[in-house]
Amino acid sequence: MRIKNGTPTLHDVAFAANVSTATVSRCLNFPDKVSAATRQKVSAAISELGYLPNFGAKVMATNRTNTIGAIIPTMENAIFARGLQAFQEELLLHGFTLLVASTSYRPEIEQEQIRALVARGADALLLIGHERDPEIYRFLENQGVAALTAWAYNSQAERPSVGFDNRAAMREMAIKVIEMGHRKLALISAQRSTNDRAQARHFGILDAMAENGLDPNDLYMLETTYGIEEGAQAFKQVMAANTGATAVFCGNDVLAVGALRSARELNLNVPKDVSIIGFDDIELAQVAYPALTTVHVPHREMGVFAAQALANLIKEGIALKSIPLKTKLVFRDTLAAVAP
Amino acid sequence: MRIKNGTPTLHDVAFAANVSTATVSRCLNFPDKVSAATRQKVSAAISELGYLPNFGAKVMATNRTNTIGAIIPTMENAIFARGLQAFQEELLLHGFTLLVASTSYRPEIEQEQIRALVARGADALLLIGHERDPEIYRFLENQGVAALTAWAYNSQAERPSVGFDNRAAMREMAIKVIEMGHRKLALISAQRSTNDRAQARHFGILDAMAENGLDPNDLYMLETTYGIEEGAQAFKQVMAANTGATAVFCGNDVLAVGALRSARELNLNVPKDVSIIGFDDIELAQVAYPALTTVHVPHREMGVFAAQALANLIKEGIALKSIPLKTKLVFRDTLAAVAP
DNA sequence: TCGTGCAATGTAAGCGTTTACATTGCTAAA
DNA sequence: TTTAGCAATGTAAACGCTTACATTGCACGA
Repeated sequence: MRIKNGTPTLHDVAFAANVSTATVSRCLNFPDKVSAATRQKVSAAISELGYLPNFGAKVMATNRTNTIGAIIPTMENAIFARGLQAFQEELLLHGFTLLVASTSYRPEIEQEQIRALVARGADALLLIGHERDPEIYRFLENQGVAALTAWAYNSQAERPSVGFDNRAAMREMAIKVIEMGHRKLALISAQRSTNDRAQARHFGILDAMAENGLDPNDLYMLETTYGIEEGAQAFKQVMAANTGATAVFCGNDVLAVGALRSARELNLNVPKDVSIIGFDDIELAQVAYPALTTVHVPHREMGVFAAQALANLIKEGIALKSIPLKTKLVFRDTLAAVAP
Repeated sequence: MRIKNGTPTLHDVAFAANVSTATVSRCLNFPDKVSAATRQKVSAAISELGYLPNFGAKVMATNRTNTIGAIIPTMENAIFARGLQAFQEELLLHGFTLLVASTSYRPEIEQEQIRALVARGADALLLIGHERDPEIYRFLENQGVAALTAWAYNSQAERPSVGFDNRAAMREMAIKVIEMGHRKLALISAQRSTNDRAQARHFGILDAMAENGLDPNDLYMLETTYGIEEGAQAFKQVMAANTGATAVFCGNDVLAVGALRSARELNLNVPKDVSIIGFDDIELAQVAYPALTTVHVPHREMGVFAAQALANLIKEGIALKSIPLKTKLVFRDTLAAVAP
């Protein structure tokens, strides 16, 4: 009967069901605006023809893609993978699809990626950390694309974010460490210049030292890039520097696990000779031997809340607001009181 | 001068640059089809107006989204996160954006997700494993959406895939294990009914046993879901079953790491009392103590090749073809010869 | 000087939805 | 019986791009 080739369109369905295109469209988008009988006819036609709405046309007509973009440093880092997974799952519940881009921790790339995702029609964006060129926020505003920041919370920040206070969390941990008698501290940090979370964690330690009568200048600090190997190298440097550090903070668990390996290679007993502290509490932390003392971050929760906030914004117009999340110190086996 | 509100369109740019819309479009898409002077005028107009092409209109006109979808079990599993990251990076190089969906290992959900990504305009799809309802392949064909399969390679499979032979890899490892004197083997497997990789790995062990004069029926096998805790539980069951197993294979490193923990809790020395073998070679494997003997899988390579194949298909029309990748046995500290 | 051919540009149709507005026909109150 | 009101449906414009085809104008050979 039908002569047409190609994929069926709304018109084809309308023709087959003997109704107008408007009715078919309504059937699909507002089923209760249509009589049961019509709905019936239309569904029959749809499944018979194997009709699937054309995405581009829909986007053009509604100016919506039902797609939300996320730009993270890398999925290879478990903390982002975990959060992103939760984010995606929650998004799905609200009828959105996830568009992913990554920056490999390079801020120039982030800018590009933001533009790319906006150009790809993302209805909103999830970004990591606060720090970025104000121009990019202006761009997003112009394009009418909302952005929510995650993995960092800062009460001073003017932009909405869902995350935790890196500085306060690290400060809390450092206070415990100092209470246990540690006086000489070291920090193996991620690159702070491009990473406001790393910066905040550093400040957290400094805060704790100042509050407890230690000179913040005495913190032996060392920056390195992300990776087990990098953490291992850095730890050797710390030990070689002979600062007498009895506790080595690490900017994240991956670095800490590297440090742990080096300690073993140097025949240092952890935590007897030296304590090692991580951050994030990813799987690695519990698997490491000895199991890592670290700061637990609710990555999944963060993803879920972020998705909810964004979905509510787009569907209901509910404005984004910041959601502070709690971290928790996890004491396992790599931190001990310093010998008297 | 301009009265118009809203975001600028091609027309606005054309008007500002005093050329036709066609010329502007050409400037954007085929710059060398346009004179330098015109290109100049147009770019000026574009940046002055802050013009960004409308995604929906573009999609509608070209019938392309330049978006590729991937459907994986979960990003929380490092093997997928790693591959996906590489996939995304390579995709970016070719001008594509990545759309991500996940199934949590539930095949019913996969079907939904495939439809969702197609409806969302994915130009092509990356899927995990071969096993799925043939109807879904028909659907993809009808919609003109190509699908490439990854994380599994099977010379018998009729569909293109980039991956490795799970069965052969596990067989190779099992042969080594048997050569080292192990006669009583056990396997802690992932759910095989919904996971053809798990199935293949199981068969690989059976192959090796049969070839080496062991009765495949003697393999003590136990299925569990993905997770460290699950691996730990399963290992305790294996030991409780009193089968005298001296080597415990695990379907993946995560299970193996759980097993390792249980072994420690049971005061079993690994590898003296019992050997534990993983699969995948994710970070966990080297961090575990003792470091895990496992099968290395080139996850990143897989992602890169998959992206290239898909990009070539879409941009150049080069047909997909299967790409077999090599695995490698990695001997670390959890496998030892059985005491004579 | 005239044509020819080609590079550069313009014109306008078409892509497949959604949705404001118009129309129809029925119910139910007066 | 009349008619106001409403539910169901139809009509057609609009969304902003790409691209086939038409047009222009210039360089160059004869």
